[in-house]
Amino acid sequence: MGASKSESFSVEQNEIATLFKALSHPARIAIVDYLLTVDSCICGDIVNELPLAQPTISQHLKELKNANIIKGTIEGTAICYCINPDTIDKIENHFGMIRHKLKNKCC
Amino acid sequence: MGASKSESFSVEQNEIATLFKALSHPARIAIVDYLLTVDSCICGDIVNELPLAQPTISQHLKELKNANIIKGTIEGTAICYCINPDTIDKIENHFGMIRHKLKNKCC
DNA sequence: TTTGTTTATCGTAATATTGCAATATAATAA
DNA sequence: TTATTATATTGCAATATTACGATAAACAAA
Repeated sequence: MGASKSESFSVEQNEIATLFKALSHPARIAIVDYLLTVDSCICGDIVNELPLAQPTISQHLKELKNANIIKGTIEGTAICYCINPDTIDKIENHFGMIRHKLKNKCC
Repeated sequence: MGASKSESFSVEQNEIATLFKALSHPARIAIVDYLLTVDSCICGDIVNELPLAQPTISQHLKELKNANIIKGTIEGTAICYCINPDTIDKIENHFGMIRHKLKNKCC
């Protein structure tokens, strides 16, 4: 095989795995890092910042956007991308749940 | 190509991406979920719990272990796997940093 | 209109991941 | 010793991801 058996798992498990997958590549972490250091941001800035070709960065941005980790608004010719705080909340809540359940554990 | 250009990014960016990658598959999320619902845990339990073959689960456990998300201690013939709270801390701290930097943002 | 600027998409090669049957290993029990 | 039990490893096929050149699309400026 090779395809992951996602239908065997719950919707919640697939959703959170999809969020983590979007963050599972150093280029996408670097994009998020960069978005956090600048006030406004356009894709071109990222192309100059990272050692990857423009189509590659566009592809990574698309994956972050599909996962709702960033959102982009059109500003004339450019696109202003920024972090979506709601999705950050969602991931933080997941860890809050883990932390809560860990409290009652031996290890 | 196809190999990710990890050498182009910082050690920190690669480290956090590796943690997220370990959590980027629904089966591994399900394993973490299951470890949080039982007090002690052995691999065989997980094989009975998830709709995947034993070698597949063993492989997923190995990836979680390599990423330090779980740790396993030998208990006779079986292995007792449990969550590593230190790694959960590490990921939570990363989101703490994101949250902190988001505070000073427009969006 | 044409030109330039910015971002997206297509096509494809290289590489990585997923899943499992078969088999191996390690420890215990008989 | 020979089972038995629990987990790991090997090998391979199917699929997914990554990266980028070429090209397209969308829009502004001249």
